[in-house]
Amino acid sequence: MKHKYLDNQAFSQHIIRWYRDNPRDLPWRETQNPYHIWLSEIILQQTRVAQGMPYYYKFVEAYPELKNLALAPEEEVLRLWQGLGYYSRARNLHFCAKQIWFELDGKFPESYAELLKLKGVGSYTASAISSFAFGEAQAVVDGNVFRVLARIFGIESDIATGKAKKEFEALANELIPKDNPAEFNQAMMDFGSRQCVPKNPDCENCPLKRNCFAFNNDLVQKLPVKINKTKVKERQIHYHVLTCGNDWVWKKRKSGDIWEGLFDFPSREGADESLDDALAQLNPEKINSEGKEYRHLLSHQKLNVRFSEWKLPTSSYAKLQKICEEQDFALVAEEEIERLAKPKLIVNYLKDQGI
DNA sequence: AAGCCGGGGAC
DNA sequence: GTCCCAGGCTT
Repeated sequence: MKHKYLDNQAFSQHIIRWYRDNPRDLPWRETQNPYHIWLSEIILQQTRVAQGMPYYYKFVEAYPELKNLALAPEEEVLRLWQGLGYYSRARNLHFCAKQIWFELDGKFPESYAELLKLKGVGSYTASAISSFAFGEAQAVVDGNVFRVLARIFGIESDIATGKAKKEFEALANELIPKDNPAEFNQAMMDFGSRQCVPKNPDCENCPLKRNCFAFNNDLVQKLPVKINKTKVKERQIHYHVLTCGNDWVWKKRKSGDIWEGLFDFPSREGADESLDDALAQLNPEKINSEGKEYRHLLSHQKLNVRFSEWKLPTSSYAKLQKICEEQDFALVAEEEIERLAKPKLIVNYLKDQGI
């Protein structure tokens, strides 16, 4: 693709020059260890650097080498991931660590094509690891790169479509200097996150303003084009918080819904009364009949949540055990609760309970 | 192609 | 409230 303001080489030189004056100081840039870089890239998927940073430190400390992660129990990995969201990332991370350790002889994949085969590694992440750890000239295209290229080159394609993704990847791969791919990739992302920001960028002080199509055509606020259809669904969840002596009743969430693999409480949505029937057998004492109300906002769902708390007599313990077995509930002593990986909503609830 | 998957920060 | 974040998988 030709550009009326800028040729490919001039563009990459401008971007890299800017980057050398304005680099972000990020810990995963100080290493070429592919395992650490992979860890950082998975953590940073759809996640701001500031939000992911503490998790990167936690994981590197808990699992300094791939072997440590491969040999860790999944429950522990999910517990470390607690609060970061998109929990499939953590399950895939653990799956891949085991796969690399046990099936690939502990040898981390070294090429874009091989990296792309890993669960949870798509074109962005494969490009990032292959360029940063192995010097391969594969251009990353993340949200920052979409924005920078759309504005500088005046591309009006809807970045939500697969066609546009291919278009941007082709352009980025044309622009990336083969002798310095890693620095170019870092530069593009830093430029997007610090200079060419989504809202109200400081274009007057941008070194590329003379060469920016969007700036010169008053399109900065319009580009990149993204047809967004985020439908937010409302949802009512009624949790039953059951305790018997020192034990709490928990439920590990199944696939096909949010928070797969994480622990919350037995719950019902809608008119299902089966849980209430089982509960009636246990002679519960209601702690509160109305239940505590919580509102929890997620990207795609608004959750209206009620917690009803029940205290069961210890004389019902045997019956409770039987029900837990039938219903696939877990009985967990209070001091073990901290080890369970829980959705943020449940963490907040427990905090209010002083747990 | 569209839907789904979390949580948080900026505005 | 809306939009976006160092995206990827499933249907």
